[in-house]
Amino acid sequence: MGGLSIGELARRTGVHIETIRYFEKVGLLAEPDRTEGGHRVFTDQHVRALSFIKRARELGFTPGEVRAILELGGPEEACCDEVREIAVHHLDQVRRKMADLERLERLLASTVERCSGGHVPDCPVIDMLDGVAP
Amino acid sequence: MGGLSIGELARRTGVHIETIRYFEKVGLLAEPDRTEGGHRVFTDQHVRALSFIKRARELGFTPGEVRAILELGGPEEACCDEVREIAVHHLDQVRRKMADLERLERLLASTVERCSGGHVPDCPVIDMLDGVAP
DNA sequence: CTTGATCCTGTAGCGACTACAGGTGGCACA
DNA sequence: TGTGCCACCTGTAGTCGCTACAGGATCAAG
Repeated sequence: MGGLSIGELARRTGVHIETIRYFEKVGLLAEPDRTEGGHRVFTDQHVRALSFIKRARELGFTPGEVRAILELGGPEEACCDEVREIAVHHLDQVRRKMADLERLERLLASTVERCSGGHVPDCPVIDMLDGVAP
Repeated sequence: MGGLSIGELARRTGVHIETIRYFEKVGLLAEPDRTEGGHRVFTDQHVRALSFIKRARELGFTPGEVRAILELGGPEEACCDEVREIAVHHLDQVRRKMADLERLERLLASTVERCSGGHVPDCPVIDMLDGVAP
């Protein structure tokens, strides 16, 4: 029961077969059992772990962060605190990035506002790029 | 006047020499003039363009987006509108990502809250990873 | 005119996948 | 019991956006 081929696992999680093998190779996903002939046999827990990895990666956690969270998965004491620490740290970074982005957005928006549609010789954007941009 | 070596350009912009050559190779930065002996000679406009590229990359714009902005750099009409379009689109994506992240943060935080420090057998994080995490 | 820093090209490496080539495994169906 | 065929295996090479190095040429100061 619960014995999935790599193809089934890929279908259920939406992760490419090659990527699953890659995750296993770099130690993000536990090595599954094998059939006599060498085919991988995954369990439901692999499904959950892989879904977790996928979600975390999609949300911008680095493989290192994912690994760090995963390495706390045993019955260790401070696991939750450490997981939260990683998540909070990550969130901090994203918020900082977001703040930077909003700053740029304001810059671009105001730049664009001053360039009222047609070609103005002192449009700041054109001014910045003219003659050098390929 | 304004003739910079690649080293000076690197120092002024904080972009690695190799990266400057790379940007030139992939068409992000205009090809500079050369000395008799083949050394690149950059202008102040290169400094501005490269700074722009650097900032945009740091803020998460893809090379494709940067290229798209740069390609509007000539004295074209709708340039500003299009630049704004790209920026707004990018901002949208980041906001969506940020929303996803906040959702995960809430999930993790609440998960963590329920796991009150020590090892509890039904801590959701451990439960999710136990036995499969490497 | 020599010396040493800087520059040149070209190639290879990184991380995190992705894709392919060439070779087995597993299993339904005859 | 074959046999056909898809799914799976390993291993290598490609991608993207750089980064680093090797081996050589150029520049500018003394």
